[in-house]
Amino acid sequence: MNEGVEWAMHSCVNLSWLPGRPVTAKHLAAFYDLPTAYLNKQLQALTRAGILTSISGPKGGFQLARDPRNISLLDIVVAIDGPDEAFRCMQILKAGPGADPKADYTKVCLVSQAMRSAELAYRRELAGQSIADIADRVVSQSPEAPGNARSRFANLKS
Amino acid sequence: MNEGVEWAMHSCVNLSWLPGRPVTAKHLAAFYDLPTAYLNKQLQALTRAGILTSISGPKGGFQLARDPRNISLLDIVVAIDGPDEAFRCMQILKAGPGADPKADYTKVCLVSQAMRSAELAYRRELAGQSIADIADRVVSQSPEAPGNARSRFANLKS
DNA sequence: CTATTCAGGACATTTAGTATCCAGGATATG
DNA sequence: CATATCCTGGATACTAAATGTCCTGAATAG
Repeated sequence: MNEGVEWAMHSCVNLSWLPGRPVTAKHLAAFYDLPTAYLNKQLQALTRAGILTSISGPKGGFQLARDPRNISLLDIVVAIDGPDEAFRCMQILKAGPGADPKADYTKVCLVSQAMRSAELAYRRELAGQSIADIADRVVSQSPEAPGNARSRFANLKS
Repeated sequence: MNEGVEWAMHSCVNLSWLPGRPVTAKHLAAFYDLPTAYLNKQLQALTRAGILTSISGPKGGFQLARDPRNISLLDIVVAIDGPDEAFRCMQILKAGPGADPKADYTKVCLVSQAMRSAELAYRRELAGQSIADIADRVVSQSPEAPGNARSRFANLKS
């Protein structure tokens, strides 16, 4: 899995604590010492997916496009890592005996179905957790985290 | 995910229909028109994992090391793809403010925990399904499959 | 002894992930 | 209007992993 998923989730949690004001890619990168240009690519992907909104120009930056309770971890994984499942059925049954060349073995093949059922369990679990859920748990574990994040972003030199 | 996982699962299902007699890597590869040498590598991994047993020499080959009801899909995924989870926590919190350099953020970080919970759901699902389960479903979908496989293997030129 | 087959290391090729850079467009500010 | 800031996206380079091949060595049946 793409490392950008981790960056995106932490960045979204941070953005949930800075509502209303755009944060630049440079600042988000500085927070965790990440490569700015590459993080920027992930933020662009989140923007294309409708998770963030972006503003160009001075005083520009990124902010959450909607309530963090409405941004699931699955949304982020799909935006960064793409919609493909980890197990890709290559339909090897088509090369086997008695194969139907026009059948879609990603649907018929029982190995494919079994792997898909596991993938669905995975996605169901991710879909059930939101950025707000994570943020809430962080707060109950260390209540000072949002304040710390706000002041750290405020103190970053432009 | 490694494509060898798919090959391994189909090969194990086939092997469950040819108990007692070893099947060569060449035959298993010919069944689905797979590259012999590369499939052989996957079969070696399954052997190291204790899923298959191998026999050298003429009349040698591979067979299941235990009852297919006792070989889970997770066993195969771990043997071929390794034990690592898809989401690797890079502990980026260590570069953040107020980080504890000696903390293990793969345990503490709530993003990491959330991703791990999804990964566990995935693995639970895979652990709950066996090669025998797949084979049984294949039989109830096409009862002639085991016989077809047996005769196809028998007819492959050595 | 010889042919067959697995074991595994060495290597080559291809693809995906990671990362940097730059030109172009948007926009706040003076 | 001029300029500095900042997002957008394409081009490119580098690295790591997946994929695939080849060869030597060891086991073993006939």
